[in-house]
Amino acid sequence: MTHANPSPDDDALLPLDAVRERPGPGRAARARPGVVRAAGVAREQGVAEQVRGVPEPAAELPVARVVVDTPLPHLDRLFDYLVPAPLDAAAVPGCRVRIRFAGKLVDGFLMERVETTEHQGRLTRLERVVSAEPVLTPEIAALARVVADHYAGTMADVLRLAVPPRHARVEAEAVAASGTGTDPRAESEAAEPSGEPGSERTAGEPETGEAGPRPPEPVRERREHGPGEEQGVVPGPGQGGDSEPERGPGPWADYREGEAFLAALAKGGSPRAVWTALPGTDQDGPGWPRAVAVAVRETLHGGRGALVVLPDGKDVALADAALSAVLGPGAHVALTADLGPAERYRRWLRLSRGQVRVAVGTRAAAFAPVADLGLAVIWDDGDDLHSERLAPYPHTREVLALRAHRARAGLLIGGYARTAEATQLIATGWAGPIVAARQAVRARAPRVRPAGEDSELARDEAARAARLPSLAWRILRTGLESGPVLVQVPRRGYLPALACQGCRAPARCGHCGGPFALRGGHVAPYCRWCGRIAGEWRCPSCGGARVRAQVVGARRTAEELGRAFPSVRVKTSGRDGVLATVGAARALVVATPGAEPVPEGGYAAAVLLDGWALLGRPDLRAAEETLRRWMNAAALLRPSAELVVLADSSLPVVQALLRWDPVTHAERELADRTELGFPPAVKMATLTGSPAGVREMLGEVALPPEAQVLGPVPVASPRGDQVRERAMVRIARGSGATLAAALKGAVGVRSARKAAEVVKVCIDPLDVI
DNA sequence: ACCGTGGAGGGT
DNA sequence: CCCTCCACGGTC
Repeated sequence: MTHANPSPDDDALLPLDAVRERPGPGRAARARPGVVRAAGVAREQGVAEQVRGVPEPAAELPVARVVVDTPLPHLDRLFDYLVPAPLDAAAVPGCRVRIRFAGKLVDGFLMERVETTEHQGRLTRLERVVSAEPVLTPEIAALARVVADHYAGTMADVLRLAVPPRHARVEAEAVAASGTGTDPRAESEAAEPSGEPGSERTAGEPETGEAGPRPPEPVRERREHGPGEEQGVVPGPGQGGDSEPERGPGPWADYREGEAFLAALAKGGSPRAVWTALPGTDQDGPGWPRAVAVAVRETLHGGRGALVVLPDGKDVALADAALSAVLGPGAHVALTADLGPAERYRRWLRLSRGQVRVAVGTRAAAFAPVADLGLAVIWDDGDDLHSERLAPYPHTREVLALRAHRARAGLLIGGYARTAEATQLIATGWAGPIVAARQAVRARAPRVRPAGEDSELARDEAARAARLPSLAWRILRTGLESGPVLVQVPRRGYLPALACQGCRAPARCGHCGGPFALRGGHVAPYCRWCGRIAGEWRCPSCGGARVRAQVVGARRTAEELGRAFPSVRVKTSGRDGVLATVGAARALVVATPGAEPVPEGGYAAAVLLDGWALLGRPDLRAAEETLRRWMNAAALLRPSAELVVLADSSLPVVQALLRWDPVTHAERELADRTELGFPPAVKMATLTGSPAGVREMLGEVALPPEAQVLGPVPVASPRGDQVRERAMVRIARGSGATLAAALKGAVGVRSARKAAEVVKVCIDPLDVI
């Protein structure tokens, strides 16, 4: 930073009231290096003017363009403020400011300093520069803008996700550390051209002001400036040489396109790939974390930074460990929610200041300020944790795709299974596939055996009680002779959905199409959306009149399983209390999907009990999601270990698991959705709110003529009693930007008009029925 | 959201 | 002739 020992009462950090009390020449002399000005005199005058309430503006670039932190959609643009001379040095692009907006003091980010304003009328002055730390880099600012546009949201909402809250003490301590050299990593920073990240970084950044998001093109061209030209390859301490003796392809040797992908990263290219990872867990754990780390290493070798985003803390821990092993200590930072605000901000600052070039973390890390990004990785893009739950509900895959495209970085979408969305990226030619040879798949995949509903139950009394087929019981018992075994059970708290007894088609409400459920005590099923009781229900596909519950009580299954194997330790892992790992000792591990502990040396066997629950869900993604959860569990088995899935082998999804062929399944899924006009083949948006609000908005929104409106239909309300409805808007993929703009426009007009009924807009919603 | 403006209405 | 209250529209 600019000075060695900034104190909390640095004038740049304080409101002018405080400055007024202590106007000292010593303070005023601390100007930003590189901006030469005769500050002393002007500044003293400025302070004097302050006392009379008329600010003396900064001599150069006196206008600050500010993005204001307001939730109001119609105010989603930049506002101009006057930079008072005393704040001149601190008011750097990307810094946090406080401004008076509509009479209230609010937060904002200073986007740029300019000479003049378009605004007619007087400019208000910046009230305060919160800190001169340039936390909003031009790249992230531009990314937040395009993400907001893509999701019909506001830039301020996206920035709340992208930039962590400030922690003043951490900001100060880190400055002191890197300035005094007490930070063990400070030496690597000394190699950088400048101690001030803000000014240095802007040079290589893509233009921030370009119009709209470009459609992705299948480019694989080289970057304009070759690798290592500007800054040289700056390896972190401990990285390169000593800890990594040779740079082989490692796990990528198993994939046909693997080495080409690595080579493209190393020479500064922008390869984009959907990677279908090999299953199997052995002494070294699952293979994917190391593969990710090697791809990151190649990117660093090409002189650029990298970013890895994973669905949950368990996967972050795996990737974190692999990065430490491959890159050496201190070459990356891990960003997760459980760090607490101080440590999170501390690590985030190391990235933002260019002291570290690699970040790994959960979904908010998609916005981490990795400088000169060369590779973005998302693991398991089908996991709904990648979908942000705060407005405007961006998805990690989409954010990283937009970001990689803009930064001309590589993108790696990895997983055991494959989403229809990733398949679509391949279909359009924007990304290429990375798959292993069939022979390698056969060598690593488990041996899967289906046990349909009609299969024989175990003869053992306890196993019968747990509804275990004899095949499953035998395989678990055999597995338990050599190590831990896994039982995947449906998620706790899953409301049992109902299906036709005859053909197992999900039973839906005749009124609104919602799913039926059974409530404790009630005999008749009721609709979970509109609450109607299913009186005279008839299955639309086979005419049957009887329904069956899809789920056997989950927790009970776990308890009963324990009784079926009395001499074995039972460990559970689920929503509350996720177990990250289990040892190699014999144990029966009962886990819900996504919470399966990673076993040392791999599971010896597994049974997937939740097939009916997963497949019976009234959801567009039911089959894809089922295969994803099955494969994520099955990949934790030792190569060729035995696995039983309780589902009918005639189902395509069971076949895909048997053959370990997620690619064909995903291609078929995409083809089906294309035929039905479902996402990702088409663009979807939902409008949710009160019936009046949704109808009003549908009447106002200037939709393109080819847009198709479905509904509105009643939906379950989060807060019980009030009635809510949801409408869907469907349009061709290519018109996504037009649709988003139209919806944003309508939302803005409504908010400007202070329409009483707030309507929530969601683009690319996950829960399309 | 919140503030400032200005029109209408009633009181001075 | 002025004051106040509420509705409406802008927010640098």
